[in-house]
Amino acid sequence: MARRKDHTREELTQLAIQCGRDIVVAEGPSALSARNVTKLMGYTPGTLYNLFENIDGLTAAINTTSLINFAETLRCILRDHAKPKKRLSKIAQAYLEFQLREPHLWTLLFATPIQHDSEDYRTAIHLVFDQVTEVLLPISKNNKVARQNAKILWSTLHGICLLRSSGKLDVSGADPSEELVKRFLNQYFKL
Amino acid sequence: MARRKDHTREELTQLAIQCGRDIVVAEGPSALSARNVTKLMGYTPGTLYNLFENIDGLTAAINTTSLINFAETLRCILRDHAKPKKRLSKIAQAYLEFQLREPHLWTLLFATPIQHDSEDYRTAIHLVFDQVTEVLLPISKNNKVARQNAKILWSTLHGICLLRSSGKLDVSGADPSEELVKRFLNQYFKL
DNA sequence: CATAAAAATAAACATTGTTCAATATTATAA
DNA sequence: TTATAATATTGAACAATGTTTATTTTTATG
Repeated sequence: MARRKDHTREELTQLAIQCGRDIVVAEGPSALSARNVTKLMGYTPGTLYNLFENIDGLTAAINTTSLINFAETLRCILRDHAKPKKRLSKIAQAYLEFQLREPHLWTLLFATPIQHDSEDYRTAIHLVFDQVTEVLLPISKNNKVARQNAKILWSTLHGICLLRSSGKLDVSGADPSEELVKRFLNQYFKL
Repeated sequence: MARRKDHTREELTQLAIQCGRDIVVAEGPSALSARNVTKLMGYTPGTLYNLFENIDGLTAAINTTSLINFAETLRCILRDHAKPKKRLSKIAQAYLEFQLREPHLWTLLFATPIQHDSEDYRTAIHLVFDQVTEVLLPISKNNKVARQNAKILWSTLHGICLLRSSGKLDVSGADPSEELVKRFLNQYFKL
């Protein structure tokens, strides 16, 4: 029952990523199983293993597209060349909004432990991270400090969103994450 | 084959937690299965479900003990009543060391998504968190700010350790987490 | 001592990831 | 066109997971 003319290998890969993404968006990371994905594709489980080494490979591919999309969002936001501190604030806001708009994709990307480490994935990470570093460069002493500031900013946003998603410490209640982020930016970057 | 005299229900629960903990320490969170734990206990899988609602209940119980232990570590460290900023620095160091000494327990506690939300667990969280807040009180404007600072500190430490454990962004290489934490403390808390 | 209560087991079920021989389809060559 | 090689896809199987439940074994009680 092979259908080599239905899709090229590349099309099939993209179909798997798209279907996997749709499943995660609709039902969350726990629904991302080989059988669910291939069923939605109109194929059988074995096919997935022609496209990816294992299920983590698919997860990494979905996360890569999330990162690419987020990098594109950042690029649009930062196109206007506002003042560095204003741009910094927009980056933080974009991160918070990503979690709000697509909580399941955010969870898959940032709150699900994956060991898979493809070149594409690392490239996508830098697509985001390098933009953050660039924005921080004007308000940092030098390149190294800008890079470290980017890591600290990223870690803090990350941690705050994790607190929010886990519901621990009543973050969303007593102290909304927006307020925490604002306080951090004000205090750390003298925003 | 009941052995009600071997262990009371409470002893059995503690045995399960101890065995589960040992497995996590030795083989990591992925080895924490009902069959593994009960085998080590000398019982069969069904027994676990007399003690906990499900496997996440055991995970939460193990995490609760980790939190209690960490809270005790903090209490010892903070007993000397050093200057607030010195104490703050020690808290951060203790967090980093916890991840270094027991990476698997740290992963189970902070990098594994669990929904289980028992009262014991929340209490244990506050056992740690309230100490952090208390240390921050002298160097914060008021109670609310101290609480928010505690959340920000916690989020940042958390995020930096996640970066380190995921191996993303070459944290351990170019920028050791100790250096990132130091920079954060200096900049944010004027340490 | 008989009976009720409780604890522990064994077996089963559904669902995972993953592998692989068999099959179906397409491309290639004679 | 036809035979053959290459490839894509399947279906079935395997092991391991969480979880449930009827049954058995042990203990407590009247």
